[in-house]
Amino acid sequence: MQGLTILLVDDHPVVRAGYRKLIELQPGYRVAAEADSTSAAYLAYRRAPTDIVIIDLSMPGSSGLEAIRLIKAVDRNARILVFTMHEGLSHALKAFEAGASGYVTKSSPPEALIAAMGAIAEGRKAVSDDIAREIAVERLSGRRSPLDALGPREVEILQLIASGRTTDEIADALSLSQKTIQNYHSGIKAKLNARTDANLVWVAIEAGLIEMRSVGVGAG
Amino acid sequence: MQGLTILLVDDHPVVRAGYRKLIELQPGYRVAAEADSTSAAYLAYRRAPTDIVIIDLSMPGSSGLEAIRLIKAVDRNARILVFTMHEGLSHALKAFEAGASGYVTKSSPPEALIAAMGAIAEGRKAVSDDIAREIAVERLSGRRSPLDALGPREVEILQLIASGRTTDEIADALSLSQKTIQNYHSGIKAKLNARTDANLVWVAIEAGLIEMRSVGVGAG
DNA sequence: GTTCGATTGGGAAATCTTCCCGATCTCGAT
DNA sequence: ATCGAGATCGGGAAGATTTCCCAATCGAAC
Repeated sequence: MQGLTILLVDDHPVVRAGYRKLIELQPGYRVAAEADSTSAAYLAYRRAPTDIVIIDLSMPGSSGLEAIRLIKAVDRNARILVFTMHEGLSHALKAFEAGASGYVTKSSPPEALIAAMGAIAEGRKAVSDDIAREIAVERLSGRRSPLDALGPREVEILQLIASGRTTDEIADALSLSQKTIQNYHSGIKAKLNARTDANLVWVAIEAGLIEMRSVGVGAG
Repeated sequence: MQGLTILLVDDHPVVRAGYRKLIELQPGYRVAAEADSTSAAYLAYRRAPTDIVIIDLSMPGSSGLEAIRLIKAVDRNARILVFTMHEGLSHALKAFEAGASGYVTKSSPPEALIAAMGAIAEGRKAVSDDIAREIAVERLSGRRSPLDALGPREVEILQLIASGRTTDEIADALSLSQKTIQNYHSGIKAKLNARTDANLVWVAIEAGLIEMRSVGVGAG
């Protein structure tokens, strides 16, 4: 018997090497393939589907979520376990929306990863304790993302503001008057309790509204 | 013979476990201790200095740089190898300023880590190829951090602006008039070619001026 | 069918930004 | 010592933005 096969997706070779060693110490699991990008993961899974896909969210370009969607599109029954550094609940929720079966943060003890692999191999969902705790807190306290105070249009505009777009650019992009954007801008700041535009950027980052890479300002 | 001893510092247990396996496959290296925080690293090194310290920059709270400084304060000859996800040159430079002997990004092949360990054990400096390339490009093209266009006061104020402080708070903190802060604010935007305050935040982040954690805005 | 909230924008006063200017202060060079 | 460059600090005024209030529209829920 060869146990459960695993496709390991992470853009850091050393990290992959480490996990491979760790996983293969575990009887019943075998790393069948590795991939270092969204597209490589997709192709690898197409070529030879594995029982489990372990994937990091933060990869250059399309954020791992894309890889999840692609793989689930190929195989509705793919078992995908997100194993990432991102501790924010928002990332976890997005991963599940994209089709993941499990979400384990790298802060978790190694056993958590092993346990999660076992769980999702049996068709169950798995989250690491820290994420579970966040979900519990959210449910019990009714606390939500600060963005819940915002309507969809406001979220959209906040995203553009936080990514550095000017009022004119936003008005142009959305085919609205500058006045409307200004009014939204003020309203968003008020609702989010932000006294500064820089604050908006941080809110957007924490809410997972903004990807960290590829923003740039072209200073020179 | 027991080879070179290593202290492994990373806040992710699974990551540590992976590296440990990886390193111990290498003849001549032995992971003598692990630590998951700045203070734990410091205490572990005090208790039993190792030949090499491998440390991740991104740890909760004090950013790993602090751990480097603490350890170097205890032992001027400590060999510290930074092994991190941060690919920005600015992080690498800061690490060397803090006293690191090597800087390897996690995007590097496993051999790079092994090679770097060997190099710094012999008292040499080591950087991974990607960082070396960045340094070379910077030297050859004369390109520097966008912040080089700014004076120290401007950098200080940029930092406060980007972290979300209002004009009044900054004026207060620095004992300057609001007018002066406003003038700096404008000047900084002009020099950095930023058309928006949100842009300033991104510049500050990319320049390594801002730590990603613990900023918050207190929305609710 | 009416009420509620989301969306879109005008108006006007308050505030901020920008650009220009001058006063100091430090520092290295002459 | 003096000079000049450049950083630091702030005033002034015109122009742009922000803020707050208000109104019209539209779709969904009751």
